[in-house]
Amino acid sequence: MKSYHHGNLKQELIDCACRLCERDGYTKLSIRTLAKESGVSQTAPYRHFETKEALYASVAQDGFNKLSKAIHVDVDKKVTKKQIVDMAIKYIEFGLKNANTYDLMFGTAVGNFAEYPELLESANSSYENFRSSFSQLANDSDEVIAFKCITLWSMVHGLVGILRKAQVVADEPMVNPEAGPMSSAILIAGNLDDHLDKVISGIVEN
Amino acid sequence: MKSYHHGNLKQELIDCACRLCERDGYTKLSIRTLAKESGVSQTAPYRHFETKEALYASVAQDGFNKLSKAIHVDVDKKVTKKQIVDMAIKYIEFGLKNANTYDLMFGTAVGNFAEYPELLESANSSYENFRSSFSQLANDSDEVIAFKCITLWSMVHGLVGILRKAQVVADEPMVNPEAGPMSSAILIAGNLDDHLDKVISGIVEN
DNA sequence: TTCTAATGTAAGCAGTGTAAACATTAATGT
DNA sequence: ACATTAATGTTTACACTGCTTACATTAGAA
Repeated sequence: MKSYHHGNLKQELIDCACRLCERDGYTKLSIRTLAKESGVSQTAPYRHFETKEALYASVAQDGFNKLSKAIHVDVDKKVTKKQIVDMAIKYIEFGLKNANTYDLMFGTAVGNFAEYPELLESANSSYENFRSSFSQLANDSDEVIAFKCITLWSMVHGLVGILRKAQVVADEPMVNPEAGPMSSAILIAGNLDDHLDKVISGIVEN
Repeated sequence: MKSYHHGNLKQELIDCACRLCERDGYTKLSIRTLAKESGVSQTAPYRHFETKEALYASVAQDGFNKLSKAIHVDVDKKVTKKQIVDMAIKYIEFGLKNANTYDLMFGTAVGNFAEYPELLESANSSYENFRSSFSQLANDSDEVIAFKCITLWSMVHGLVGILRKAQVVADEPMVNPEAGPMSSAILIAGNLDDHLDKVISGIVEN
């Protein structure tokens, strides 16, 4: 005999939403199926999420938390360029492996992070990984650090987007540099380490 | 007395869809309102677009065509670094000014470009702007050109994404580098020219 | 123990994508 | 010129969606 109250519905909804969003893309997620999956009435989720966007915000927040874990490097000791390259690789891998969640984190499904303070904090905390790493790498001013951060971040963020398009379009991993952007992107995916090492060197040796 | 046949429905639907997508975001676009706007029954659009995704594909294609025009530089003469910086700026401006269309072009709403050959061609043709410019800049191999293209492309693409997030979150253009990624991004938006000049120099002088 | 706030349910509205059957007209072949 | 066919538009309907409102149950504070 199950009780009237679920007891842990909110967290179960979030977990379930994370799973379904990542598997099928957030577009396919409906509150009704989510409720059914948790064995609860169709409108029950609205007691915990005012709108669907609020649910998306929770999934995105979870994504940022996972991202932080994925790219974290120990900043007690001095940071090396290699560590930053590693961080970039981890970031890109995260974006490619959790593509659907990544959409939620950086797309427009959640319009204004400021409406979801916990999400905003998780997002900023992800950024902090870049900032603290760069601040341990050299004796730069805050401005220069911010500059380097944004440069690297937009670089890896852009690569995630481009590489994903490539994966969708290309049918085999063969490369012909004349065949357009998609195969060129794959060319880079094969040598991601070299690519990043080059570009990051350019950023670091400002 | 209006005739049973519209005469130019397909193009009118595309034009109208482009307008509405850019104004309200593609999420808000419904085939029914689109049909109503064109004074036609709600299922008429299906004679011209098998699915909603096919309609999105047309809007995205139009976006790539506009992007190509926006970033085009004359490649008859030799290309200078300044011209490439200009191209990057034009690209970013396009992405920011046509943000909703940009989502359609680079998001997941249109899953597989290969299913829409015209879209694929327009997308590749946009890329060709980068390729031909870099090929006139120096005497590089195809591989190096591709490398530089993707580096620049992912850079500007990433910047569009990051700057947009910043614009959404920040309430004023003030900047405090300690205040997280969003204000840092705005810091760069103010000095976009310098920023790009620096980074592109790093790419060009490979 | 009573009262209230939190959490669940039931029913229903307005809107969606799209399929199926039918109507009208433009294009085409003889 | 006329019959046939393909293209294009309409009607109706289904299954689904986010979300609102009114009501039911129960956990925890007074």
